[in-house]
Amino acid sequence: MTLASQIKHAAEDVLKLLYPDVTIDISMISVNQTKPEFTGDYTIVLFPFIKLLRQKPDIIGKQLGDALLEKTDLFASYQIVSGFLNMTVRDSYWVSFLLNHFTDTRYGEKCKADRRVMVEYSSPNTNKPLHFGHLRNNFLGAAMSEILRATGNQVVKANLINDRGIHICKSMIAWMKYADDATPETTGIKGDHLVGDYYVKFNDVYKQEIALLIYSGMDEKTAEKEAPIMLDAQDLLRKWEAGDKDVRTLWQMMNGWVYKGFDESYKRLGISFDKLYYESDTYLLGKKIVEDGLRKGVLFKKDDGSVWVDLREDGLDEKLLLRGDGTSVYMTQDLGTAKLKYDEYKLDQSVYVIADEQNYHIQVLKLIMKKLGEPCADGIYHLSYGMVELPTGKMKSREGTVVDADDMVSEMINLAKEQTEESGKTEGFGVEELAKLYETIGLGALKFYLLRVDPKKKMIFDPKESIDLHGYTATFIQYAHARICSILRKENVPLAPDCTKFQSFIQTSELLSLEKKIILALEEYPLILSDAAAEFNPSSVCNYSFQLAQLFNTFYDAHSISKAESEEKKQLRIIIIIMTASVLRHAMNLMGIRLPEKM
RNA sequence: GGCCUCGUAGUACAAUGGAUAGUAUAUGAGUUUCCGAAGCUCCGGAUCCAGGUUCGAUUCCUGGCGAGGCCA
Repeated sequence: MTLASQIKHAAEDVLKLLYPDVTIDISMISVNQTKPEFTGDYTIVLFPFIKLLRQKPDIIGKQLGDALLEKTDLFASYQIVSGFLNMTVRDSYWVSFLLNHFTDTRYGEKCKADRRVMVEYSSPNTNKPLHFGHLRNNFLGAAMSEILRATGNQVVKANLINDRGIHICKSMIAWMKYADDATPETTGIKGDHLVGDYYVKFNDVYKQEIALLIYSGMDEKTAEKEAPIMLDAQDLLRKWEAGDKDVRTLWQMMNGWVYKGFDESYKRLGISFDKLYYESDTYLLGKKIVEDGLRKGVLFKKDDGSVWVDLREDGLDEKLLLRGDGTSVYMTQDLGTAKLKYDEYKLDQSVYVIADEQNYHIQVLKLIMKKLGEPCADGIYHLSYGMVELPTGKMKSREGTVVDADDMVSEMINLAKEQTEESGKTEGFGVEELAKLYETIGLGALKFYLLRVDPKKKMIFDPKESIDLHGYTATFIQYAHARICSILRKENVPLAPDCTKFQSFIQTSELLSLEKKIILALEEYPLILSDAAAEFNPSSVCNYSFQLAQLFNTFYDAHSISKAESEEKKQLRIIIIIMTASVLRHAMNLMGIRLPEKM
C-alpha cells in the first residue's frame, strides 16, 4: 500500500475515534504531497471537515495531528498552515522503505494478473508506408500495453491489418499499368514504400484524368466517378471480392512486400504484437450478429431491405448496418471483430487505440453491442488520441505534407550521432556499440516526444523542435541514468547489488532535504503507474520520469556521493541512486525507451 | 444544422476541486582545479470572455467567442 493511502486510512481511523458520532467517508480525506515551500511530507486538507465536525480547522488539525503522532509510528511531527495539516514522516520510515525496495527491479508493479485485456493498435492500411501519425498510435499502444501489464493485467497486443479494399486496389492498378514488373528486389525499394509509390502514382493519374474529363465538358462530380483508372480500381475490387485468381495472386504479392517492409519498421521501432487480425478474414463477420439483432427486434429493416439501428433515444441518429443488397459496412465487420476478440480471449477489456476522428464510430459500436446484449460491450474502451499536425496544418498525403515514419526515425538517429560526436563523447565505444547508442538516443527522443503529451490532445509536430535533445526529453533522462551508472562503476557497485550488504550502515541517518525529496518521489512511483493505467495516459509516466531525473541532477550538483560527509551518508546515497536508476529504467522501459549505461 | 473534443507565458506542454498556477524551450545573467556542463543556479513572463455552484474553480455547470473533428 502506498504511503498516501496508509495515511488516509490512519486519518479515517483516528477521526472515527475522535468523533464517534459522525460518519466520515474516506473519499473526504484528501492526502497529497506537501508543496515544497512548506515543511512536511504529506498534507491532509482540513477544509472538508469544518462543517461536518463543527470545529475550526486549526482545532481539527491539532486533534488529528496529535492523534496521528500517538496512534501510528509513521510521523515525527506536524504543522498546521491555514487549513492544511502537514505531516512530517519519520526519517526511519524513508530509510527502511529504501532498504526494502532498492534492489527490486520490478518495483511499482502489481504482481497478480487476473484481468484479460486486449490492446489493438497500429492497424495500418497496406497501401502505403507508416507515417508520423502512425508513430503516435504505435507508441501509445505499446506503452499502454506495458503499463497495463505492469499494473496487473494479462495483455494481448493485437494488430488489425486493413489489407483489402479500394485503397490497395488503387496501388494494384497503378502497379499493373506503370510498374513494368518492378519489385522491391529489382528496384531496391522497401516494399511498403514501393506500394506506396504506386498509390501516389494512382492519384497523379487520377487527377490528370479528371482534369481531362472536365476539359472535355464533364462536371467535376461525374468526372471523379468516371475517370478510367478509378473505374479500373473498382473493377479490381469486384474481382477481388469474387475471388478472381489473378487478382488475388497480385494482391497477395503486393501485400507481401508491404508486410516485409512493415516488419522491418516495427522491428526498428521495437513494436511487436501477440495477435494479428487481417481484415480480409474479418470483413464478412458481423452479419450474423445483425441477423440476431433483427430477430430480437433491436434492429429494423427499411423498405429497400437495408438494416438499421435506431440510436435516437441515445441522442444519436439512425445508423446503417447492412445495405439493401445485403453487403456490409465498416460497422458491421467491426461488430463481428469485437465479438470474435471477446470469444477468442474472454476479455475483460478491449482497448482500441484509434484517432479521435473515429470517436463517434466507436461510441456507436459500443452502444450497438450494448443494445444487442453482447457481453463484450462493457469492456470496449476507446483510447482516443488527437491527430499529429504540422505547424502549417494537418498532414495530408494528397498534398505531400506527410512525414514518413522511416525517414523520421533515420533523421532522429542521425541527429543523435551528430550531437554525440559534437560533444566528443564517443571515446571508448566500439563501432557497433556506437550504432546501438545512436539508435537508443534517437528513438528514445522520438518516442518520448510523442508520448509526453496527453493522448487526447492533438499535438503539433514541429520538425525543428522535435529534434531538440535538451530539456523535457528522453535524452535528459538517459543522461541522468548514465551519470548514475558512471558513479556506481567507479564505486564498484553493481546496478543490482546484494541488499544485505547495506543493512548495517544505515541506522540513524538524518535525511537532508534533497535526499528525502528523491525518496519521496521514488515512493510515489507505484501510484503514478496505477494512475497512468486508470487514465490510459502514458504521458504521466514521462512527466514523472523527467521530474525524477531532474531531482537527481539537482541532488548530484548539491551533494557528493563518492565523497559524502560520512561512510553512512555515502552508502545511503548509493542506494538512493541505485533505486533512482532502477525506477527510471523501469518507467522508460514501459515507454519502450532504453537507458544506456554510458553515452 | 446536430453531436463531440480542445482553448493556460512568445512557443510547446503540466496541474485526483486545495496553499503564491508548475515544467521545458527561446531571451538575459551566472556556474567546471572537485562523482560526466547533453548538467546546475538565478531573473522576467500565462488560466479566451461573462455568469453560476463551492470555504476554495485552470478543473464542475450554463451561455458566448475561437480552433479541430464527426454525422448528414
